[in-house]
Amino acid sequence: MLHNNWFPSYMTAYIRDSPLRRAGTLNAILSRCFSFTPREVFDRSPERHVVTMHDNECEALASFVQRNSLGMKPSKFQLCTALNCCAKTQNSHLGSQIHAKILHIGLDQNLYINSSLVNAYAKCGAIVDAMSVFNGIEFHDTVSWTSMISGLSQNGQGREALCLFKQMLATLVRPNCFTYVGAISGCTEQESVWKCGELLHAHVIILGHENNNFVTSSLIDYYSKCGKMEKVVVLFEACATSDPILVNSMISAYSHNLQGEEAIKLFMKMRNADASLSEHALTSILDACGALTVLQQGRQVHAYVTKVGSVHNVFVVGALIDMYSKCGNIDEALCVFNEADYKNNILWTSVITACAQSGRSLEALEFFDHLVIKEKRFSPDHVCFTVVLTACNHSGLLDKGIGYFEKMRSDYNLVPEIDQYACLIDLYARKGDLKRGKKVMEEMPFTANAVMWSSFLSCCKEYGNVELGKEAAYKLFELEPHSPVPYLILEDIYAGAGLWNEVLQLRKLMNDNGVRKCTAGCSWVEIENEVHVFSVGDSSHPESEDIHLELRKLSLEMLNEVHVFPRNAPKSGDYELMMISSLF
DNA sequence: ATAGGGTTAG
Repeated sequence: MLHNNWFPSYMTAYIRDSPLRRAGTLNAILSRCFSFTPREVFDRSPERHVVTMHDNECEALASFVQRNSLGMKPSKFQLCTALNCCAKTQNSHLGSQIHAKILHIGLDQNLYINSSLVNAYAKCGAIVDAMSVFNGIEFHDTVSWTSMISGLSQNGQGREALCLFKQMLATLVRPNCFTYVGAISGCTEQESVWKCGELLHAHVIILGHENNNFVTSSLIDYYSKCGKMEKVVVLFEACATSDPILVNSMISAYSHNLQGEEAIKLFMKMRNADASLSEHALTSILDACGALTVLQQGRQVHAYVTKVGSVHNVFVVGALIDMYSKCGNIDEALCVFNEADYKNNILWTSVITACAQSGRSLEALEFFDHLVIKEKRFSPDHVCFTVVLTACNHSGLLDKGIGYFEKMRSDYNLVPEIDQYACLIDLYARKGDLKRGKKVMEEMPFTANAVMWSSFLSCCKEYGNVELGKEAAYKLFELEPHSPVPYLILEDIYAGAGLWNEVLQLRKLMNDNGVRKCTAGCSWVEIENEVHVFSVGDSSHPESEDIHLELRKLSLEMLNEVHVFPRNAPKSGDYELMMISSLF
């Protein structure tokens, strides 16, 4: 039987697709040589390996394991190669087994092996382990520094990566272009280190690495993430060669900066030139098509996807479903889904979402009932339940929704998270069972946030419940002291109940608290007919108004450039950063 | 024989 359910999924895929159909042998090899249980292997193997199969790496690892099982002592070269494969397949468990082996045979002082170990741990996200290996190295070289710096960057610790880079500069070991790639990608992680990127760019120019495509690609990514598309374009145009990866980075950059049209243009150009496009780029371009709701272009990309065989990539399939769904073409979305040769939880949830969002909530629920409950085709997770509960809410199936919530725990062993609780509270409240809703809000293991209280308050208004409405509104006065909304809704509730005295008192309170009926809206700075800052004012942000004022003042003084925020509207916490970043 | 570019779908 090939599908031993404990197998790491990439191994299963490897075996399924490999001429070496030797699951039984591999099974035996794995359990004989390593101390982990089969279940652990399975649990630690990210599902994506089914998708991005690393055939060569898997084969190399399998033969490494086999040699090991025959009692052959691995050479340091073999160990390096094996660790490299672990890094590529993110097999941290095998990686630490190999680490144990290294310690056992006393190769733990070898710089090559240690650099590989740092890399393998970092690629698997085990940054603490990577760091401890790194710290154990007595004499570092450029490679060991680079491994650690890149590892930190890739694990969302850009600030730490830059600190380490700084430490490296204080030694006699010099960074090379590899090191700069790692350091530059560290600058995109945290806003507080954004300006370091430009400094590193200057280094790169001085040291003459600017013609290195890897460095350029990391710079494109960096500038794209801080919204400096003009610099991105300059960098891209300065490239003599059209490296497909640079083109892919560029398509992603356009797409993430809401310049979908440019992204599509570049895609067309590449397609006509028969240049290869990565699957990352294809998902980006589909994202752009969805955002622009351009179905025709989306279909053209779909045709290309079919032509190059990327329909087998689950990310591309997901992006296709999402694109068709955003373009309002639910039937094509379903068609893509039905034809997908591999379906995971995310795809199932995608189609259910697509149905629910196109106003076909009932169909979405039928789909769910049929596939999940009846046929047990997939096991739903938290996100899936959020979609289902939201669909119930939209279609007024309140009791059914409450039933699904119960099922989560009883049938699927899922502990509800705050999102699902929010849905449940909404279901009760919309049903008119405000008491029950409030009880859930108080008893759940999370603290209710402003969104939950706001929605609850609206239901209180709906049912004219003065007592609970007042409670919810006062809660919101604390949570969102600058927002006029809860005052206005409560005023409505009072007025509806004919409590005119309370209305007057409330108006006074609003005035005393300095809350005005203004909408936060957008802040922007206009320089030379160009709008340079978009900031969605969040009225719940305590300093929202002050910051608006500051921004306006700044716009009057001078600003060479201010960031245009990519993709998502900035969150409240971004204000400070905008203030800072606009000063540079 | 060791290190490098994006991290994409609900």
